[in-house]
Amino acid sequence: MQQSPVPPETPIYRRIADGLREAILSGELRDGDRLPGENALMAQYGIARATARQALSVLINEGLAVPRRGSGVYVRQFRPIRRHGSRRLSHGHWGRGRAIWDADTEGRPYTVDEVHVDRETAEEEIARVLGGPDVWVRRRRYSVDGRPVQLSVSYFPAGLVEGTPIVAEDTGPGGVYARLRELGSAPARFTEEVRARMPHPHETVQLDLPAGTPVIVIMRTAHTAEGTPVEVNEMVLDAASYVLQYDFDA
Amino acid sequence: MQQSPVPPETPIYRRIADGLREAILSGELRDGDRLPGENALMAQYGIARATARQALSVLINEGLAVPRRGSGVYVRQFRPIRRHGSRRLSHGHWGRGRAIWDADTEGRPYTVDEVHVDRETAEEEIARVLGGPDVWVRRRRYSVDGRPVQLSVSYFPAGLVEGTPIVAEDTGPGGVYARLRELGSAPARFTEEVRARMPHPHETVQLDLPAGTPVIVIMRTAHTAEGTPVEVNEMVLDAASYVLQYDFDA
DNA sequence: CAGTGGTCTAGACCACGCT
DNA sequence: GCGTGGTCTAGACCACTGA
Repeated sequence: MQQSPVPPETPIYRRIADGLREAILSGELRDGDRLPGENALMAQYGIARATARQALSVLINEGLAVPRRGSGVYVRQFRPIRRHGSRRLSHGHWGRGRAIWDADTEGRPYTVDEVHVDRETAEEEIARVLGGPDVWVRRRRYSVDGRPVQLSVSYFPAGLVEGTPIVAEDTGPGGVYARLRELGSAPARFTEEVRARMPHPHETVQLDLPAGTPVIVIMRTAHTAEGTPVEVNEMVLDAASYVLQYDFDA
Repeated sequence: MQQSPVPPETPIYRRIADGLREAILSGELRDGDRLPGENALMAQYGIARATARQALSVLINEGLAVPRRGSGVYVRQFRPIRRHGSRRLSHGHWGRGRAIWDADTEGRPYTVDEVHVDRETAEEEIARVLGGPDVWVRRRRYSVDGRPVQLSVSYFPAGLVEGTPIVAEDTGPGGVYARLRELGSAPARFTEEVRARMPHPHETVQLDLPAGTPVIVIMRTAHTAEGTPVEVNEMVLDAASYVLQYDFDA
């Protein structure tokens, strides 16, 4: 009653997963279509329930499918937001009284929820960059079309921003960069460090991420023209919701 | 013989995974340390084998642990390569007769294997950007410390590069960009589009990726000063091996 | 309320590693 | 050779969805 005497070169669950993946990538199954469920696979291939689940879990962990309780497993879609890096910042958008974030959704409205502003002691890396552990922290979450897509944590040197609108929930027109300019600390140069990894549990919850979805982590440091760092901004993006764009000269 | 009468708010396998994750993230378990195996978990928590496996699979799919057959499950490490985007290209490295890739490993030697140069018909998106489907394609794989870290596919308009060293395996000093300059098509502006996703099976094989490792995909388009696209380069990076850096002015 | 996915048990045989 | 993870079976109870 065990598997076939000669072990097939690839396990059954993988071959099933391969077939389903092929159907998805070839377009035979489209966005939102329903995949054959556990019972269907059991019947079709004569396998046990755990094996059918294993096949489906492959696609789920690859981010190609999403399970819905009591309903089925469905093909997942990819319709990203375009986030402009260098171009966006280099065309003076924030200088014209607009928040940077304006351009990022390219027409799609975004909302900010869960704004928190606190005075904290920064961890080592942040403290090293900002010249001390004494910081104000702005945490917020962005949503597009009602779905959370980004977590953002900004750190400012406490001595610089104390008593300014930067430590208020509403920073006023133009956002924190306009306020920094008024303080004589206008950001002039940016460094963005980008990596990708699987999300931590709290990120999975806050961004409502299905299995198989990586996050993109951007650490952005803003410097004045004199080279003084005035902000470190850690952004965690739902990788399935974003394309980053950087334009630059040779 | 089923689970406890009142369902615990979080499943057992999750609570076990949470505990192990905590131990990893807090540093209690360090890079390369061995996690408790399936048998250990079964004994410690009084659970069935499949449940212990499920707990471990959570960490493996999060990229925090790697299973080794016949040995155990181990804590995974993260020691990335720094890849410079805008800074690297804007400081004239390739203009001084060096390939762009020089700076990317910051001292660590890299190797190129599996170079393939072919004439092909490009897919729609590439053809649209390059002004036609007739292209030469350079495919290669890069390794650092003997481990593959990046796949790269470059597309060039056939009419531009036909008969030049660009269609040879060895492109000569300075690489393809020096050759393009000699053709009067020096790249002057770049656009990089960056996204992250879980790897496709062939990427998993070619980059030797453990489960739970996303890939970073960079689509880079090189334009001449006149704005003519002369190259589209699709790079697929092992996300656990890279940090991308972009520097730019406001 | 029938069907779906989520969790769990208690077994089995296998390939592989390390000693 | 023994322990490890990899694959698989045949059941079970549960929460949830949707007609």
